[in-house]
Amino acid sequence: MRIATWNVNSVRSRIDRVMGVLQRHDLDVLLLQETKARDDQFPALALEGSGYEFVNHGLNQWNGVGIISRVGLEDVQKGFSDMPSYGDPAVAEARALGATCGGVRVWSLYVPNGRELGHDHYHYKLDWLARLRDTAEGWLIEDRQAQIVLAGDWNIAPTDDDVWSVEYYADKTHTSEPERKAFEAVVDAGYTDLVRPYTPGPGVYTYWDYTQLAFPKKRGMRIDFLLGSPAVQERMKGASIDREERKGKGASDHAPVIIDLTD
DNA sequence: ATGGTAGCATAGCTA
Repeated sequence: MRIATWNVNSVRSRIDRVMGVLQRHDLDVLLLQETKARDDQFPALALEGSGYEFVNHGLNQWNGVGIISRVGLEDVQKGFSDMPSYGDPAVAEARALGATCGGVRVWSLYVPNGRELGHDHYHYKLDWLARLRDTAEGWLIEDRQAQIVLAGDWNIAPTDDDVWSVEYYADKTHTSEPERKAFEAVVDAGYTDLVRPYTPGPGVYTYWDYTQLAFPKKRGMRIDFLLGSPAVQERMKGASIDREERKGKGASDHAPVIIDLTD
């Protein structure tokens, strides 16, 4: 069983690349972030007859998370309990979407960016991650054997190996100690990085800024992760980052990250 | 010194 996560940066503008990624990696499940589409705007037509079904959770032109699956989409859940919100409470932010696909509980997550150290959005990010940790810890307390994958754009580079320049990010979000602690707290709750053992760093990234030729200059960050519960860890066969997908005209600024599980 | 690029509510915000 193959599961991937990808910050697609608009599913409508990149639906051809989405179909290509599904095919090229023979994916069973693709977790999308920044779909930038309301549920009624998701490009359903392109998936018709493909054997894949989808669900989207998007309420405005920003953010939005989606799941595409060919092994069914059961118990779909939009958001999790007591999720902190930011800004106008009427415009809820779609940052978490869960479903059970082929017996694995998958979550497509788009962690708040944080914007600037000390910004209201930064505190929202930390609160949001703490809430996620508590919720995800609860799932494992309820069932130690649960197969759970927490995947998406975490907007955190957990170690210095995960950024092209420690100095560049010293006064920016994504590498601060509170953010790294918040990420580690999810790991400590029982969810480990499924991909890193197969793609050791330093210099292994999943995101490169669109500006200033960041990709050809190899100036990236590793911020997209699939974390797995113990039962999923036991099924791991392999993992990869599809750096090729970042190349060429019309690429997302993020690369897909893929895990391969035993059947 | 506040650009550089890309996306969508095609104007100014978010990333």
